[in-house]
Amino acid sequence: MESRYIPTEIEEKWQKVWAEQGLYKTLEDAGKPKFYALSMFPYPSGNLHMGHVRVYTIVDVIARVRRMQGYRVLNPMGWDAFGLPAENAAIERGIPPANWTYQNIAQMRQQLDQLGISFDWEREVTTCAPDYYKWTQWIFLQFFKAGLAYQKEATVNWDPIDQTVLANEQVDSEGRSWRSGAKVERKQLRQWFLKITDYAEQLLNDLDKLTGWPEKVRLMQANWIGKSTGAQVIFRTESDDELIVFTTRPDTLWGATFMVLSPEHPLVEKLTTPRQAKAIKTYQEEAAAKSEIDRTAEGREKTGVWTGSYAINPVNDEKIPIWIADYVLMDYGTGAIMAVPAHDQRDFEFAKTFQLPIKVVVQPKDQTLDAARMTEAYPGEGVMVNSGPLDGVPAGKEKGQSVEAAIAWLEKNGKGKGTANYRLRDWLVSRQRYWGAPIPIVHCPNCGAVPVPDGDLPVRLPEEVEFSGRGPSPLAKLDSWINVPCPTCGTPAKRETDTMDTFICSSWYFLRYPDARNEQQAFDPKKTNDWMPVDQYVGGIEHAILHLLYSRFFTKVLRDRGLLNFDEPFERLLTQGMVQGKTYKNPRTGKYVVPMNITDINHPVDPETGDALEVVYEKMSKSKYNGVAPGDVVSKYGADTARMFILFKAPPEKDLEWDEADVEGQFRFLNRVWRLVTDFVGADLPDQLGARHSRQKKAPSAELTKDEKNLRRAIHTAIKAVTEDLEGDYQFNTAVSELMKLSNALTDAPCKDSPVYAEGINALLILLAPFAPHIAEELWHSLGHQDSIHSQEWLKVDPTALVADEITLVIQINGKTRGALQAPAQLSKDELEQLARSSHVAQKYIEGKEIRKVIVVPGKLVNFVVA
RNA sequence: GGGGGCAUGGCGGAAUGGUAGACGCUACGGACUUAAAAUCCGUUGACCGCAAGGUCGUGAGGGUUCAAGUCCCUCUGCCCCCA
Repeated sequence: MESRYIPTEIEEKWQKVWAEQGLYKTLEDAGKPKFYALSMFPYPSGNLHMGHVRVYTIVDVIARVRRMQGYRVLNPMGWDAFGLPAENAAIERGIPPANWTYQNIAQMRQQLDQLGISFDWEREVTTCAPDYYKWTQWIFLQFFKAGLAYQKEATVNWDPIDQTVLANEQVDSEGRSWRSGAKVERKQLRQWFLKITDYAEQLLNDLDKLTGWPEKVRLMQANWIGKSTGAQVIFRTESDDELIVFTTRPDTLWGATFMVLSPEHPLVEKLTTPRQAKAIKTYQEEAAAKSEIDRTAEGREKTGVWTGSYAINPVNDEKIPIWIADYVLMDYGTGAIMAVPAHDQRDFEFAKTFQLPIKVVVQPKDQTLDAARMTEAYPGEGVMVNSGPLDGVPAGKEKGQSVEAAIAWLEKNGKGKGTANYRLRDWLVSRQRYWGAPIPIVHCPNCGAVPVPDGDLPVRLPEEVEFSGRGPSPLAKLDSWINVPCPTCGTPAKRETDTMDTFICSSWYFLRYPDARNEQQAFDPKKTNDWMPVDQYVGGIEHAILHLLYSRFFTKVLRDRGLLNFDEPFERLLTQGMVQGKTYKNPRTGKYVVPMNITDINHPVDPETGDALEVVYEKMSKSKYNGVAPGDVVSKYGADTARMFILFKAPPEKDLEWDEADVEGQFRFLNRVWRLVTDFVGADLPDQLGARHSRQKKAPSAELTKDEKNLRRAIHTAIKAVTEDLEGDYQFNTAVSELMKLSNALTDAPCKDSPVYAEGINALLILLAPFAPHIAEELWHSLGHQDSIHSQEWLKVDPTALVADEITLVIQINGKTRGALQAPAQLSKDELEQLARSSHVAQKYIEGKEIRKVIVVPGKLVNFVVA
């Protein structure tokens, strides 16, 4: 048999066969252990990019290996299909969002199919399909019924020209609307929230269970949740209102010389004296226009206004003035702080700006602080002073130190209590947009917010809608859709016109795959509990915080609703790196140059200015002219080469530089495998299959020639290495290099007519199958097999084959390698030392010297320590 | 500012504390060819040497150890997250 490797011919053929045979249908066979392999589902932009190819290839290899290892594998795929781009397409091109989305899905699915990914398409989910968002709505109502979904006023980005709410990503870095260019205003609107803060503690604590997650991601989540411990302290105003503050340093209460409220604090109006009213009002208006980052950035000049009122410090009954300032945020803590300028930098700057008193309550050991002479706050250690009952206590958060003592004092005197505060805020899920899952609530003048009864779900998105991009959401303009009777009392009522944040749709999709076609339930808990948790989740690091945190939150809530029996959705997480393209950049102008316009690619010069260009790798994007289309690569080299390249070029969690020369390298490798196998088949040995099977009788190593033994060791070393690389940390790059070594060993093997050689060919194909599924299948069949290579059992290592008769013994003198020699493998430590001692190398260095010590590492080296 | 990570040939990257640079790319030399492509063989960390061989070498400096890319400390540079 003599034929050339033409990937396009074999790839389509096998993709068809596999689909017809249903090779990747999920097995529900309870006798096998389950393995749930999941890639983060994509937004259907219409175009597959290399980042997609990378994730799906990674997950595909894992899924294929697990199948061969005897697991029943669930490897599903779906679409995160709601979101802004579809609405933009509708506005710009007049295509209904649904049409645009479904067109894109069809296109991407076809591109995906070309890659030979073993998805079980029968479980496809599409978040914008009514049979999916019906259950998103149902789950929202589960939250509502649990008291975890509620409404409150919140700030939104408001475009005053288009009269519409904008998503954060529609506001540019200068705070202008992407469409109208108008300066975006901040406006208060009644919005829906999910009470994720109720789960803050669990979400934080359970991070410890996620041992299969990158440490980095766990840290990012912990920081995001941002727990700080301290105390709530009750201050009273002169008019006897309660002002509760949260502080991490209750021990410094005796040093509090003023209070600061957020400009939005509800008590501000009451506390403001007539004389201060105008200044306060102006300040509130200014603060409202500022972004949070503007307000809280460190080092920024402190601004604020006195309300004219005083509060009583609960620990010493001192009168302290109440100010408002924008650096205090309403939705962090209680929106009010006590200010201790001597020991907090921001309070210190504020006190200096407005000439407020500074009182030292912590004295460091090595110096004496004098409030009048301080130039910055002292946040360090020391001993409490001027603090009544705390005087003399060492300052700090440790056991037996001042914070603990302060909390005890507060609790004993009824002035406060120890508590924790979280940076995490409740999740704002309202979107004033069309292309999302409608929030299934009816607002009734009598009953308030009433859930749509389960039987009436889904609340469908009306399809006849006009898009202008101006004014309120298209839903809010549809009277026929909005006006409905109240489900409870029948009174004319109005539908909620907000839709849900798309993160809600993606916070539970992994629960749907085990039971994707269920029309009666979001999922059958029996099936979902069987498949979950996801054994291996793979996706981009950009989802390290929000998507993963929300999914964990949903899992815990549904568990508490009795629907799930596990705490965490994703057992192991792999965050894959970016795919970067070769980019030509003019270092002087910062502009990117189209590679096609460069005359001499080895000495790239800007065709317009003549500047020498910088060659760098950056994330692929249109504006940088550095993108490579997956389709082009597949038609030129085939999907197998693309997969091999992506897996080989870099470890999965690192960024990957797309390099055509390396792609060619992989193509060459697959060609070598092709030739290796076709030559083997062409050699026309008696009964190819027989030759293959003969190794299964396990030829005893003693009867093998030296060449055969060496080859067999190479074969089983490869089996061992590839298997190990696919467990634990996934090291596809080294796994591929092991395949290359095996291929090289076979090429160089002198014993091509031996059954061991047949065993090697067989092993190479089986090990290659998960990585390059098409060529492996084609060559497998060329050997005469009728069944699919992907249904074969994964190979087991024969430990006897790994044992070498000879080892390389390294000779070291004082830890420096001076030479090496071949030695029988079974020698004892003493024998090894004797052998080493008598070697030429050793003789040369130890002659006439005193040997102080000899270290023998069996199988490795002998180290002589000489004077 | 706080937290985390990374640093190895011309390049991507390998190395349970035990021969640094596996595997691949690039480059160079050779074979085959009328020629080229493809393929195959060889060389490819630096320096010295005809060679045998030797010296140096994993961002910089120090330490632990018989032995350090790997462990510890200090520093520099880059990247990420939070502010």
